[in-house]
Amino acid sequence: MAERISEAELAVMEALWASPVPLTAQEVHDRIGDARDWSDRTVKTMLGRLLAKGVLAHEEDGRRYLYRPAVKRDAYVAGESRRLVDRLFGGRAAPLVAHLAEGEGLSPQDIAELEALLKELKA
Amino acid sequence: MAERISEAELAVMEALWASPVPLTAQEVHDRIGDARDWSDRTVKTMLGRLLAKGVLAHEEDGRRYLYRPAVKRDAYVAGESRRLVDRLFGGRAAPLVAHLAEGEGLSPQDIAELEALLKELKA
DNA sequence: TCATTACGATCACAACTGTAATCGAAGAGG
DNA sequence: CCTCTTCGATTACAGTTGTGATCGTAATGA
Repeated sequence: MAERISEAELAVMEALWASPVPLTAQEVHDRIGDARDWSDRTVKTMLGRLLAKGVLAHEEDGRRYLYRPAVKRDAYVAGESRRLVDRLFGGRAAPLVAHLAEGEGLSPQDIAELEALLKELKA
Repeated sequence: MAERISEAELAVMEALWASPVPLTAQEVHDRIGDARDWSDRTVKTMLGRLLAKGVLAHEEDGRRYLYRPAVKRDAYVAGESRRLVDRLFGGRAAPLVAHLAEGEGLSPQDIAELEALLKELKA
């Protein structure tokens, strides 16, 4: 498990995560349309690879497939976040936030949300 | 600029970032020794690629090279952090921290540090 | 029924990665 | 001087990624 999802593949996963129902390859292609200028073949390739990696599932719908995520977005995102924190910050989150802050990366809204979050964590 | 550094290459960069003086390929190999079981050839390859990417600089020391980072660790780390936050959290940091918190990823120390950090940011 | 279309499956191909081995020149040792 | 070692440079080679094209087959429309 825990096969890595590449950057391009992520676009496909996002389309599927965003849909409450399984999608055909066509539909995935349509929904990605804006973000990436991909041919439908490229999307098919991505779908095939993601299936092979086991992060997608498919059910047959006549002669087509309907694709659906086999891993939750939350799990993926949590894993990636942890990887980054482990690789670059010795596993500790505070320095990450500090870095984001330095680079103008934190909006006042972010700061407010973080405060609320911390309050909750301490409770 | 801003060439991407691969995971394996990062080990080499860390060795150089950790040294106050430029290092020979041999020395880099020695310092990595623990973490990765690499042949000296492999380390040379990494050094060559990092040079080509422009993230390392070298000066000649007789017949050898002394290698030294050409980008600051801080800059690299900030860039990678931003990439992650952009890709997975729509550019906002708060959800990242929330995810880390969910996965038991935040120690009490982390939380304390974050609080201190936020206090400073508001000042 | 026959050509066209719509699918999934398979193949293509260059760039990047991980992990080295080989080559040619410069020093070091005898 | 000649050989052995040491460097950097070049080459290797399989796996992944980004981007598609081709193939075979099943459905569809004329």
